[in-house]
Amino acid sequence: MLAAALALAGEQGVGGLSMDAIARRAGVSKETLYRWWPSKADVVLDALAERGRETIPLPDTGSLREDLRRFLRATVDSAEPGTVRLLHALAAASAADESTALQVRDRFLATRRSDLGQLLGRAVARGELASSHADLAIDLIYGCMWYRLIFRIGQLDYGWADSVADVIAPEPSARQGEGPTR
Amino acid sequence: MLAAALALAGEQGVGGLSMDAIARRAGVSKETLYRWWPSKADVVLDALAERGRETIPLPDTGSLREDLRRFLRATVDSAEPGTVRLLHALAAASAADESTALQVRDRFLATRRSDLGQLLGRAVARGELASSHADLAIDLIYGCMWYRLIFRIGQLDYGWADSVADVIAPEPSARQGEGPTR
Amino acid sequence: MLAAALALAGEQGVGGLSMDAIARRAGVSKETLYRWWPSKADVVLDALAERGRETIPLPDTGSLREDLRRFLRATVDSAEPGTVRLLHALAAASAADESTALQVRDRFLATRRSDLGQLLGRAVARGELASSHADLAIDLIYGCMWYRLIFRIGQLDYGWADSVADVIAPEPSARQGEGPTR
Amino acid sequence: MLAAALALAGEQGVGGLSMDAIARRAGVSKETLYRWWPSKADVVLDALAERGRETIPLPDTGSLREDLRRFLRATVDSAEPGTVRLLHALAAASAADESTALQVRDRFLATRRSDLGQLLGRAVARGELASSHADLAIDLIYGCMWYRLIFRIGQLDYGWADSVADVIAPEPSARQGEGPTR
DNA sequence: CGGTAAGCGAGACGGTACGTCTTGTCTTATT
DNA sequence: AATAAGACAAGACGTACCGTCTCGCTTACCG
Repeated sequence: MLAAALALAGEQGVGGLSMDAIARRAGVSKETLYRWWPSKADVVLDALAERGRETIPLPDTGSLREDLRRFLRATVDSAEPGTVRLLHALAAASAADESTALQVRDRFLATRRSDLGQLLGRAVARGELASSHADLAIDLIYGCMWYRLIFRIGQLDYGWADSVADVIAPEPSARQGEGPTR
Repeated sequence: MLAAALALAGEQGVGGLSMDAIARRAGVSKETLYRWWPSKADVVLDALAERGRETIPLPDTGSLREDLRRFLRATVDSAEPGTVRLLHALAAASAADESTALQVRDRFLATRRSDLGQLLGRAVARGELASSHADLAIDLIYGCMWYRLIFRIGQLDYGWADSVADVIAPEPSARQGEGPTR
Repeated sequence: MLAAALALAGEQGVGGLSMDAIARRAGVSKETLYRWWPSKADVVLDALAERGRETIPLPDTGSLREDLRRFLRATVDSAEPGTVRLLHALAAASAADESTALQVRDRFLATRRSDLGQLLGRAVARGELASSHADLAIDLIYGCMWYRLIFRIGQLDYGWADSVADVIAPEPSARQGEGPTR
Repeated sequence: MLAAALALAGEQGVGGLSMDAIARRAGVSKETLYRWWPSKADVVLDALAERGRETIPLPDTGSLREDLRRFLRATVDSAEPGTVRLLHALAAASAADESTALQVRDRFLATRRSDLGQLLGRAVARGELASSHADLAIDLIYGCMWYRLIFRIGQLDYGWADSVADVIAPEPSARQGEGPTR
């Protein structure tokens, strides 16, 4: 039933996604759909929550820089076209409606954020990162990712992953202003 | 005519925005609307482009940290409720449709990005910032902002502005891992 | 259980009468309702049969004219608003569906028809009425009544009752064309 | 457009008549249907009004009895199965809803009633009928007809037509109670 | 100066989706 | 075995919006 929603959302994007169509595809009556989910957003959200359970393994190499590189590269790897379309759906629904945004935040983003938070927390414990920066780093990193996704700023590839890791956790030898620019 | 679009978008959010309503409000026939803009997204986009011309003054204090603080605080100041709703509209439309996203990127985000790019460019010239980080910094900063806006992660206030400035341009005395934590 | 049907039919008219509502009101499951009556019409019909048992006393004054006046006046008296609504329901269901009509005819109208038939039969026996007219008179009288009810032609009052009696059983002195008009 | 309504009503009876179906059949959008008629009843009513314009010629033989026979026989002739189904629809809608009934009465029944009224009026002028009976006779005659139609009391055939004529306008020689029975 | 074209308001139209309602069947759990 | 509770497929309801279309009416330009 959620599968139908996912399939349709993946096929035609988010705009072309109607309750009628989901019901038709799922071989289910519209009434039943509405019995279980009050709105289209909730269906999509639940459908995504299902898929969203596949988590990204948390690396623990002892180095924040290395951990971040691996984590972000894995994140990049998980972004197949279908998934990206669903993320677009999520963003669109969240931007358009506050209560949807809150649900997305608490039911979908939260686990990702806490994953990254854990990774950064270890770095703070090791003294690699100012604790005052840890929380904001989560927003910066995921923010950057969503921003590029939503507005199609550019590809999310390994280069991007490494660059972000580099900004958040610069190479020990490197000092700001003395970078590879020289 | 675009004013009607803006007004309605500001009033009822993005979802409750129909071409019919815009036409009615503007005292204009739907036909005329369609003669000038091929789709709803384009109307909203043009309407926003109008408002979006109000730029934020670029500070130049000689210190990246200080420049960023002022720029971001000014950005925060400009975010009245009406404007925020319009940004939500923009994000929703961009997430939902690729070609809209491209237009938004090139006609709306671009000026903001180049503003910030200029500010960061000066810092690179002064040796305060690795040039390799400058471009990414734009994504990180604006990404963080949009991310928090779209998913209602938290307020965009002066505290946030200063924190971001602090991460991108740390206090000279501070060294990572030697933050105020210890 | 039938009481619930009657109550609801009386309250909101016939249109706003659903099996769901009857079941809910009766504190009974829909399944049970369907176990006992195959369709909504049957429920209403049975409910009416209950009420319909209250018969109108047959007068026997020895004069057709007087008998008719009394019988029709009593009929008029029995038509309270709730009852009228139920009669409307009956007519609507009968008009819409043949098998319902047959049931209504045989289970509801029949007793009324035979009552009136008895009254007219006595008049035939007394030589007051041509036997060939007796059967048709039933249709004329009841037809007139239903016609006025269904199409809201006018009130069913004592005036109407007396007029009908007058047409079916004219005053002995009166000759057609020499009526009270003169 | 009304044709579709008529066709469907004629095919499946009144119950199986939905706005959706009419729109589909007429190759028209539901919106358009609702733009022109506020409710299903109004569509059917208008559709019937179209057909209802075919009037029955008013005979004028100089004898009420003969006029009535001819008029009622012609009425009987006009009752093909399709028409009868539509009359059933009319009756059902009228019984179920007061405002519909009023419209039916004023827009559909009225012309028939005035036709018959004219016929009877001539008889009154000739002294064949008490003027006080004329109005009621309309109700009796049409009432009888509808009554038999709605509740499927019996066929409407020439026999019925002649009998009704006989009751309303008895043979001059005949005296009540001295009918052909004896 | 008068004829013709372009732009406009108004709004009807075919479609599609919405979210609600009712129908009649079915299943589950209780009694 | 009968029941209440209520899920379910089907599909109609009346409304909203989309994007296209056809009307007249008004300008304003050009012959």
